[in-house]
Amino acid sequence: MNVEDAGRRPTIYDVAAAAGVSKSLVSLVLQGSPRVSPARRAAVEQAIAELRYRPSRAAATLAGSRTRTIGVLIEDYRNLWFVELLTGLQLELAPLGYRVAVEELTLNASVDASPVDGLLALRVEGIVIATEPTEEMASVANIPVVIAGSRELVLPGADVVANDDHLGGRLATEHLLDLGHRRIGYVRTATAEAGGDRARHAGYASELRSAGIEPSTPMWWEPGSGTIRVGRRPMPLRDALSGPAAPTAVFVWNDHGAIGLIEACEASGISVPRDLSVVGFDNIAVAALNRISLTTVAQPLDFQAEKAVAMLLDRLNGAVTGKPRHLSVPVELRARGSTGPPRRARARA
Amino acid sequence: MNVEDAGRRPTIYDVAAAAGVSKSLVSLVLQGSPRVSPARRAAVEQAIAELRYRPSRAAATLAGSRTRTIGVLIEDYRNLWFVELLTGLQLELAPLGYRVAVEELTLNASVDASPVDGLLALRVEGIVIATEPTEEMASVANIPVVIAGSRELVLPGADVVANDDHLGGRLATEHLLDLGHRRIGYVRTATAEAGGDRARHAGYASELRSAGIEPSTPMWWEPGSGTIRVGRRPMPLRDALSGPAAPTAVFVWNDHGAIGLIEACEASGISVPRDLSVVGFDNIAVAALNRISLTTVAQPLDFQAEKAVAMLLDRLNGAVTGKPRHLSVPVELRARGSTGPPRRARARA
DNA sequence: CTGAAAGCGCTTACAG
DNA sequence: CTGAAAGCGCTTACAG
Repeated sequence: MNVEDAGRRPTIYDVAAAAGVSKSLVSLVLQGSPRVSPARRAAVEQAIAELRYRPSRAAATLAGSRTRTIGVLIEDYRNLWFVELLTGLQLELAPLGYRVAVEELTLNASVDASPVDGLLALRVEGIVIATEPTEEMASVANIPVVIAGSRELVLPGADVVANDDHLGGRLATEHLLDLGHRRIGYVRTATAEAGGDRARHAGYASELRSAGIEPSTPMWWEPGSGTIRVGRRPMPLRDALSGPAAPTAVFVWNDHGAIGLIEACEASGISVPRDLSVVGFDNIAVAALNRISLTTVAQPLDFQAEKAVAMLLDRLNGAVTGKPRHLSVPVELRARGSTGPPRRARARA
Repeated sequence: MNVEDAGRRPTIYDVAAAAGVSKSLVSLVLQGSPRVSPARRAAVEQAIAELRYRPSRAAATLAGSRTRTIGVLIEDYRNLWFVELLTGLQLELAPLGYRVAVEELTLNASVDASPVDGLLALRVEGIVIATEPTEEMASVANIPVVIAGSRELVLPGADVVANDDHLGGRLATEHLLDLGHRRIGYVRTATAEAGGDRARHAGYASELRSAGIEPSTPMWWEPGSGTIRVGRRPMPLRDALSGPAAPTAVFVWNDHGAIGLIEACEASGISVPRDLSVVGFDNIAVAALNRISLTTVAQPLDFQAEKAVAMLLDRLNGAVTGKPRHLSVPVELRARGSTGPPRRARARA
């Protein structure tokens, strides 16, 4: 029927032959160059359509210098935080003609040697690391890299854009203090990322101390579990989170954990917010559902995405060189239904 | 410090020179060929490590025949249905050494000419279409294509794997009938996909008819809205979903819509399931939260992913040729808290 | 087990 | 505005 059916994909050569021009001209048309006469352009476009020609990105990448692709490293598509950041990055990048190549760590691990290898093999022009960076990733250093969302391990030469986790921890704690809570716990979960978790905890602790309260030992909870570790000791949720000496409120390092904990508490007969107030961090979409109504700290992910792209572009254009920049973006408290004043009865006063 | 710092990426040539072997040998080592002596292999591997050499996928793709990449077309990363299917596909494909290239329609539209163009330019070996297929996509015909999740528009030559939507509609309706409901509505939303929605509705209608009940006009709801269209007429939720003649239960075409509708109903003073039972479809992760507890129809997405990959591989290996195959995978009802018996009071009996 | 050579499908100066 | 030529970094037969 046509060239394709002959078993071979049409190439720029076939197009040139069909249009009666040279290879180079076809290439110019493909790139939308203005220095092509309308008549020839039309001929080439018609040939492209007839042959159902699709340029090979591999050849273009190999021959040309630019791939117009930015690599993004994420941990897991199932985590809404990454997805929302990714969405923001795409919205910023698409109008600039850049495509995004996503490398997911959790599920792609077996295919590539190292997390960044797959991206480097694609010859991406820059990389956004949206996971907790590891030493391994340091080998990326010869293309621009921006780390989004984490501030802990700083790779040499990488710009950083992260939300102000410390401020977030303070805001969450301040909110609980304002409601009248005095015994306020901090909960981390299995998926806690070193950097974010640490800074949020530091903000929490500093806010408590300015109120003259000594923070208690952080708790560690495995989502789904009916027990929680206080320091080293595993305790049933009921014992750890209700009773006269227990906290009347907890700040959980992220929303996933907070929502899970609320579910587990209610399964253990601890009502939220009546018996226990819970604050999360991230403001993922479900947190806003009435049925969930989680008080949380919102990160402006679109703003973070915007900044990450700007930093990358500055390096790509050469507009900025030299020392890595570190940008902190503000966060905001979203007070919802999972927090309320402590129960008087609980104080046994 | 090393070759990289000279500004040029190291190539297979640099590696060959450093290891004192030919280009071809390096290539063989990269591909893990067994016909390389251990000594030379070690020399090459050391050179690779020292030079921090990363092969160019573009060159490999261009020179070789196989890209070992499967393209996946999804609508939106923010929709959990796609993400769960994608996860399943990756889990199947990674052990086989295939990588997945994802093309997202919603956000990538501006970069590529047509949805499949980006994928074809990558020279993917096969494509999984996880969105509602369009005529446009028919041009993919010369590589294996499997359509996942939809059965409506069948592209020439494409295999299809879809859940049994008709059965799902029947199960949802049967559940409501068993609870004692007789006035059962069907709700579609703005994002309803022609295929799935139609089959679910057909299942719903046939189940009602076997119970001797004539289905009423489907309703159309814009998520977030306080009104709902019954046929052509917009009505406040209160009027449409409570009152003596209103349905006592609704089957919403998918979970996103169902959860949104529950929220909107409760905002309008209609309590679920006391005043209205709601069934969804998909069994997305949030549906299982106690606070949500949505009765829904579960699709075995991992099973669907497995089948999609198997079908693709059969075509790639040439194990299967000829007519497209259509596979239906079963679905299951998950009864939860959003459904209950109708209120006697509502019947005004 | 190893090397020299051709070629994959483009882009990019370089001439005209 | 257009064409001929070189080359991007690999893989793959083909010899040895």
